[in-house]
Amino acid sequence: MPTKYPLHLFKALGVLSLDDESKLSQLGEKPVAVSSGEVIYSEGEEVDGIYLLMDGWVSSSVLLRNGLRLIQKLHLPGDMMGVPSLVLPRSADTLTALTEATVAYVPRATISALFESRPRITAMLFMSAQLERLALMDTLASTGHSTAMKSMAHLFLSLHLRLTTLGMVQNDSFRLPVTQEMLGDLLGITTVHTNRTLREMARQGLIAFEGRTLQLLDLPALEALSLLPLRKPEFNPEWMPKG
Amino acid sequence: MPTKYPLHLFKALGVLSLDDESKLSQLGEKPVAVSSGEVIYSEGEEVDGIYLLMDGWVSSSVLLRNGLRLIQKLHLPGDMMGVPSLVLPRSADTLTALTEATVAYVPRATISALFESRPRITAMLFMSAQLERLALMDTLASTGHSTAMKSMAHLFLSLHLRLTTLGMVQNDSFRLPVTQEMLGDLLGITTVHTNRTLREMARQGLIAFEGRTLQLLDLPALEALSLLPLRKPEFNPEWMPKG
DNA sequence: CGGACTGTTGAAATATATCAATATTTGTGG
DNA sequence: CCACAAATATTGATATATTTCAACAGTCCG
Repeated sequence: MPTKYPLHLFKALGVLSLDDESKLSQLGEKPVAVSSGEVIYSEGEEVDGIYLLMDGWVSSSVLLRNGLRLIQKLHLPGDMMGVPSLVLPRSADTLTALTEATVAYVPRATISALFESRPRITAMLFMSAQLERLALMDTLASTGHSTAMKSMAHLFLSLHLRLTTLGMVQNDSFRLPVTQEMLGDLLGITTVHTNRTLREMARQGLIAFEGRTLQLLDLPALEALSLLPLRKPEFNPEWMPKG
Repeated sequence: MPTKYPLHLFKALGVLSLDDESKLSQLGEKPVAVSSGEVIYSEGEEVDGIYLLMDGWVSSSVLLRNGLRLIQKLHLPGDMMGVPSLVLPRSADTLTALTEATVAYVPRATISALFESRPRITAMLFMSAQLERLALMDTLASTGHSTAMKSMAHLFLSLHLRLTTLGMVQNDSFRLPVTQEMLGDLLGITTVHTNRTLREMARQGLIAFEGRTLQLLDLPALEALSLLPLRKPEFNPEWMPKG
């Protein structure tokens, strides 16, 4: 069981001192293994902290009144999970492990202490929240104002980018531990339509999938389909507090 | 021209000391009046700071490759605008004044200094970023996984709530300085369909509109339509750094 | 081995987009 | 203050994307 919290997302935001690194590495409590399908917490529960994802895939979903489910984000190693719920008395989303996963709990008090003692890390947390906002804005643009195939293209490309950073892509091919129903919940479309869209993309030679492995066959075509270019955070580290 | 930056959003997050209040009030540079229709900055520009909205309405929009426009948020007095673009070399969105408005610019350096000197305010900024994430998640759920009328209901209710806080609602009626085209860009639907949906809602006695004034005639029915209950941030101020 | 998910396909219904034309409102220059 | 141009709202007819319902095949797992 991998027990180290990957820091690449923070490193993208600025230069981490050794001290920062060790502080961030020690943030979580003892890492816990969760098995595939297991719920880490449910929407509406009182959760008094956040979770760091060390390894595996975890979905963040919300149940809607019409019985549908929105999958708001697929979490990958290095992600902080459940952060928005810090401003709520009860959690806004449900975290479900999609694979075997390893997570570490960080109680509120730890974050609070971090805020008091580490302005530099706090600033990084603030910036990473802005990155999440941008990702949500892009998802909103890509799903709400677009056709199923275009938003699927965008989803696949953004996963490709995130997984590449993690070294989880070989030959534009990666494991996508998600059912077609879940894919639909990510894009706001039906299972049936998800299926048809996937087959159509395969027919056009854009992708190939066998089991839960997806291969992107034509990156330029997928990028041309997608309504939005992928964002690369570019951030001037000078801008960070020195502390 | 109102020159004070409304602090209600921060007050909802915790107890502001007098010192905090004065610090936040002095954050922006000299307030500037912008006229209706004026662009504060455009997507792709280099913007080295954020804007505080003191008075008026401002939209934050993004242009898509298919020529469509996503209006990501309607900003109201008290909002900080352009914050996500802090992590990008060029702004992600376009800010356009929808009415006469008053804004104050806050250069990056000021925010940076704030981060170093004021852990408590920094923590509040972090929390308010989480609130924005929740709002985006709700919009995503409401637009992507729903029908036009349901997401319209949610939009109207959330505006009703925000405007009530600002004292801009009388008798469930408020000014909505937005064309039907813009409404469509907010929900991801066509102008034509926006129009038909509005008329249908009026026919059903849910709303009434004349000119750009909207009245919500049946709040319970609108709430029943909406896929999501409105969120009320409830946050324990004890949780904030004392500093 | 069997049952429960998951994926696939067809046909019909529905929501929304598109195209096109006309009414209405708004803002502006004279 | 009027008159006009431009922007906005409205409506109809048709096309398209997506949902819904239903049935069945494939796969996985205990």
